[in-house]
Amino acid sequence: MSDARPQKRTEIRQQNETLILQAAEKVFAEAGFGGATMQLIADVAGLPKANLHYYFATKEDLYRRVVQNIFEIWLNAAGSMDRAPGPVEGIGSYIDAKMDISRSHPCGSKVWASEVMHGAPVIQDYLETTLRNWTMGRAALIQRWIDEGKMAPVDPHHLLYMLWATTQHYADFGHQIETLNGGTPLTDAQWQAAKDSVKGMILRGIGAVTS
Amino acid sequence: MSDARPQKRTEIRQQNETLILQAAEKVFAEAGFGGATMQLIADVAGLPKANLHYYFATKEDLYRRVVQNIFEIWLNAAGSMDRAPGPVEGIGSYIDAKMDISRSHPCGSKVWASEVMHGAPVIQDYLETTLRNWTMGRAALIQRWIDEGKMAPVDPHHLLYMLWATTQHYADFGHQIETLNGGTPLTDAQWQAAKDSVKGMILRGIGAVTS
DNA sequence: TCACTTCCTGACCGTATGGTCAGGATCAGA
DNA sequence: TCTGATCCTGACCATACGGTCAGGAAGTGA
Repeated sequence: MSDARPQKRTEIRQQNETLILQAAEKVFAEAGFGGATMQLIADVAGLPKANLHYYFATKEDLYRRVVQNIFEIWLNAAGSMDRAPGPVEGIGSYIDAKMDISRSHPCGSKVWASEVMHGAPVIQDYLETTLRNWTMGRAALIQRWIDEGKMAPVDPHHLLYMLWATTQHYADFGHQIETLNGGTPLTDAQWQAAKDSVKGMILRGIGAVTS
Repeated sequence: MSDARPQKRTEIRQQNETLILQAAEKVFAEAGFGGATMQLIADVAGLPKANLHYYFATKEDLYRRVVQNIFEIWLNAAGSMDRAPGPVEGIGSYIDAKMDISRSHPCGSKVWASEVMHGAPVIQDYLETTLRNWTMGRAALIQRWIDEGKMAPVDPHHLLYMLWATTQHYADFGHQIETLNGGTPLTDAQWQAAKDSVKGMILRGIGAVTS
């Protein structure tokens, strides 16, 4: 099972950094920042602990990178919202994208949630700059849809909070959902049903669809 | 400021336990289980560390009590749902109650979220018994309302997840919301607006109200 | 007053953690 | 082949943590 062929320098760095980041994401998600240990992350990554410190000076550096990763993934996923003619397509596709991420990156979502819950000690600047600008932009977009009569006059901010809350819930509280599902993870069909449920309730809730 | 009058034995125990539990709830919420230290909890409570261990044998015992507390608060808050004639009153009052708790007990909510995110290591039995039974009961209640034509045929479980997600979001992600609110906590009026927004979108989303 | 129980705490202990470092291995380019 | 940069790691260190304990303080009931 050893694919230990010689590698270029740049590849080695790239490969080990991702390997460590993936292990770190998992361990931080399962144990929190305080509960995670560099030793455990090293074990999961299959590397000596000292090697982690070669690539990431401190535990906090490593953690910061993990948090930034999920944040960027979320930002990229929101692109579909802008290129939509109205709330049905825009918010519908945003929900789809966020639900897909909740399934593919549950650990990243948990790390972000944990970070924010603890007062965002390491990404407060992101909240105040990038997230704030992003939020204001989307709130304006939603308001435009409202003004154009394409949806009910709901508060754009509280709508965004609801979108974040519901979609991320399936990642952050995935264990609880799994337990209530009889101890087994949601199947493909169940995930699709979840997406449809969320989309249906929200799109009806904002008056974008009637039925 | 010393109210150090002599106290009865039972009072002493009662008072110190609540004092420690309140401090623990705050510290666990801010730092997570792994990041919290008995020393810090002791400092917040204004007691020597050794005194904590007199009332709570281990850090985990203390933590377990904190998690159980918020769980009971939530369970009690759901009573209004049963005594309601339909979804407008039942789910409406449940949202009100959960939003009120998010404001009055944000730390407890965060501790619960953290616990579940980490795989519920200490309250897994609660999820499998109490929460599971509770959920099945409410799902049946919602299904009855659907069958009676009082609301749209949504999946009761996903509706419950949405209720939990949206209401608890205002506690768990309170820091993010506060940052997006210009760095200041929501005012009374803003909290009322949040409750109305959430109630409006969800009740419309499940077809319990039309407008 | 006295015996008894509960309450309290400074000092201490074993352990595990984040981080360091010297020195070796490996690769790149000349 | 030689030189220098990058990569790797076992062994080590200072610190901080959860938890213990002996012994004193303070209520309690007779």
